[in-house]
Amino acid sequence: MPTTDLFEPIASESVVDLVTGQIESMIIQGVLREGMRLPSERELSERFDVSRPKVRDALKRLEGQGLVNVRHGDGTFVAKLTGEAMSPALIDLYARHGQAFYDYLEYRREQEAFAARAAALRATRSDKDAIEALIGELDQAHRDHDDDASARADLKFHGAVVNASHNAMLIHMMTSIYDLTRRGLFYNRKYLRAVDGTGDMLLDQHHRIAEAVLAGDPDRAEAAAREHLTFVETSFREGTARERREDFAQKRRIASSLP
Amino acid sequence: MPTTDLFEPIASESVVDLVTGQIESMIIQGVLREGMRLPSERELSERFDVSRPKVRDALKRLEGQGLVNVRHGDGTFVAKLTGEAMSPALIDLYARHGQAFYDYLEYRREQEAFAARAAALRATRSDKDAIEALIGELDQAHRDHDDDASARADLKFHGAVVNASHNAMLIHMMTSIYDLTRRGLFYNRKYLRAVDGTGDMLLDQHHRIAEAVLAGDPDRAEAAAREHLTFVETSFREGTARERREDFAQKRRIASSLP
DNA sequence: ACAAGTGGTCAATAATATTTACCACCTATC
DNA sequence: GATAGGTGGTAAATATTATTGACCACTTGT
Repeated sequence: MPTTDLFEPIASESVVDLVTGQIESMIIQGVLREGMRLPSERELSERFDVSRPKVRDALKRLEGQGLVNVRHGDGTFVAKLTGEAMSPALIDLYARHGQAFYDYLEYRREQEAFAARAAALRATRSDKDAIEALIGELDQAHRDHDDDASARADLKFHGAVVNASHNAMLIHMMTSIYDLTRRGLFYNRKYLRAVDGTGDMLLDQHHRIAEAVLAGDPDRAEAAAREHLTFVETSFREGTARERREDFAQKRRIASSLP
Repeated sequence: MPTTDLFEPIASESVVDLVTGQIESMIIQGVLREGMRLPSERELSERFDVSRPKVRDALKRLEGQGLVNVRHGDGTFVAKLTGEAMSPALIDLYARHGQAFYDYLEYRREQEAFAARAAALRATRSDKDAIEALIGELDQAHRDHDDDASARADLKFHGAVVNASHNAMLIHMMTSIYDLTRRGLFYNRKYLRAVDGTGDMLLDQHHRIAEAVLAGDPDRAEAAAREHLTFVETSFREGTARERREDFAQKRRIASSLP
């Protein structure tokens, strides 16, 4: 392997790339919300300190992505982004922004802690039956070493816990979130594998959530749910950090074996 | 405050900026070590996929920073960067790269855990007297609310623990690190304040390291040292994450108060 | 002494961005 | 309904940055 392979090709970002990137981040962060009118092109040009044609190019790109609507003679508005399920534009946006993924996990942890606590207090007999059945599915998928079945049962299990909370708003919101997760837009299972190779820890965590809900213990249920999502988040951080270290370590090894 | 203040001026990076940035990172990460010969300008140009004059401009900038030596007709070499104390070029480089700071903390945590364990086993009477005296200085600075005195006593205390390890190499290396830290190049005290407002927790941690060393308990000494540096690292992460959230929250507040 | 590598310089050209001017649409006001 | 002042839309001329290509000077190895 030649020495030059230690270096990565340079990837310059154009002015249009940078402007669209910033506006996208502001949409993700909720600073720009749907229906809001953006400042005029002339104002943005001045504030960004780039030329107006370049601001136009960026806005055209954002319009192409479905994130804004540009109206001749009127202005530029943030598009309608959410509905029963997130708009494809917003889905794509979240998927392309790494920090958004961690926001998603943090959001999920808060919602599922809320759900687990409420479920422990409110679960009906049929809710509990559904939760037990899904734990059975998780066990079976684990024994079969069936990752796809595990992933599907995982989301169904979390959905059952949310359903048992009997909070209509929470159920509604989380159904959308689980739909998106089901489409594989938000996580990469390989990171989980890096930390919990066989899935034993994940399964154990699911069991503890279920047991606490079935036992009607809100404190344990909330704690178990938080621990589970914290574990998932930590796994991802470790997974990405490890990849970065491995990349550097590999380069160091190559570099140190040079004459 | 006008709406446009929600947006940040665009800061494009030139090809030269990107090339120098990558080479700097590789020096920091130890992929490029002092004395190593870089690939030729022509090879770098090909690998980076930028023009040769631009590679030259970047190498000229790095030479100006003291990071590389360019020899006409011979090649480009990574400069001598370390000595008894790090070269000014490397100091400046570490200070300008955020991730390097966390590497510094991680490095320090490992070295000080090592030092605390060895000190607990090997501290002599005079070592222990020095450690006790410095804990006294820390206490006095805390009572006086004297941040500068606290910072100075902090480094003297850690230096005394390292000295008590009686590992010459470790002492030598950490003396350089403490010299650099003393120059204020590696941390920003305001982040510590954000998490531990009055410094009580920090003082308590110092006490626990000292007590374990004086008691000759290597396990407790190592654990206390790790906990201390983990606390410092967490404080910094929280501090920077909070600043970022505050910035976004402020922008959201401004945005939401718009008509 | 020579060849083949290296770095050093620079003019011509290409790509990207900016400046400037003008046109068309929309909305509010009179 | 007319008008003014805002908005977005288009494009040519110019400026800036980067690339291409060629050639020169230095260093090292044979």
